[in-house]
Amino acid sequence: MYSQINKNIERYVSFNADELKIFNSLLEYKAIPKKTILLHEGERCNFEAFVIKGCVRKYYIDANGFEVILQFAIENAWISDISFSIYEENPSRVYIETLEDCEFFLFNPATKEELFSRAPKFERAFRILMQRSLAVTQDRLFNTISKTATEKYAEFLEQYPALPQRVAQHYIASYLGISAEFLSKIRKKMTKL
Amino acid sequence: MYSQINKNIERYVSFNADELKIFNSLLEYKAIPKKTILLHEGERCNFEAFVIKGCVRKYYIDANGFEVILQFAIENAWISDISFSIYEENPSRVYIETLEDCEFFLFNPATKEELFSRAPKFERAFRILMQRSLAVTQDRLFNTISKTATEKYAEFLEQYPALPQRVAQHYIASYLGISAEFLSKIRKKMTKL
DNA sequence: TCCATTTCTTGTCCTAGTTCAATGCAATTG
DNA sequence: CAATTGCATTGAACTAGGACAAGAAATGGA
Repeated sequence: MYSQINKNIERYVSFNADELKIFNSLLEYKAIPKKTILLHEGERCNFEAFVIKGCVRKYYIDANGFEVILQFAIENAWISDISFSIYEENPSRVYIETLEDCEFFLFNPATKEELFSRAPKFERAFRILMQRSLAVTQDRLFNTISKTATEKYAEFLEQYPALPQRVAQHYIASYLGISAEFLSKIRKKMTKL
Repeated sequence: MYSQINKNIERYVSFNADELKIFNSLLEYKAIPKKTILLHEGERCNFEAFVIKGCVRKYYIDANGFEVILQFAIENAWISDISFSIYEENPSRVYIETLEDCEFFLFNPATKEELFSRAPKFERAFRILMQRSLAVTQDRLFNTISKTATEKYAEFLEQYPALPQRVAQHYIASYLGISAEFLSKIRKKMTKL
């Protein structure tokens, strides 16, 4: 049950059995059906979720009412919205929604606090996790700016080879920052080769 | 001398006099002339720099040899490249370069380690710093995807009102992900109104 | 199983932004 | 103070990708 998340947290920092025991005891398990919105616009995100099973998306709604997907999270990924706590003045426009039936392990601010005070080494692990998200987001920003739609899609396929079978195509288009119609045309062109 | 950086680090976590003393004693001060490259492609970034004075840019070079600016850092901002340590396999393509004569306070991995072990509360402060960068990068990604060039430039002016007087216009275009010529045309249109 | 709804495809027309080239203007440098 | 180099501007021609519309295919719920 815990081996999946333990393996994940130990990827960059290793812990002893006692520390892992504390870690696991503080996790909240939750199964959530698909199409459930975990975080609404304007709410404070009071969780950090580790995906045991399933698929989740995080998205904004832009000024014209269009959804823009910022992140997909599948098995062994973390998802949360940290931006709200930063710009406390203007509420977050981020939504987090399950796309499939999901199982999670959850931290809330209180359990995270408790974890850090009882096993301080986790502070580092979570900092590295944060660092990873930053690196991924930065990479995504670079790709968005400097690659063509076709290149973006090809790269997406490498990075998430299983996703096209799991989520609707227009979600992928939204993630790539292109129109659903254009993605369809790109795919057609690619099968021709 | 230290009040500037102390004010910055205390923005989200407060420290007592002893802690700040440790913090300040571990800082390395460095003045660096303009047009100096602090980090080259393929190198490991072994510093986290706080800008006391001056202006710095961080950029990639894309597949066609074009520079894409990821971040400007001016007074009271931090700059570093954390992505290298993440994707250790494929070396970072990031450069960091001073655009003006600069003064910095620097941490390297060793001094940062020492800071965390002597005053663990700083681990939290640096995590929050990281969180802020992530929020900013995420916001930037969202803008890049869902706003027009004119909107992006207008927003940039709000966020960095002093920069157009300090850095070349084509750098701003590169940051916004548009061509220098098009930025020029946007500016012309804006002055007409 | 059938109906309804969502998703995907395809074509046509359109536009925001690019590329290229020419020109004038500052700013460095010797 | 020339002379070179880099920077901003402008215009003209071009293109990647968007918007719209309408049909086809897939999915899902009762």
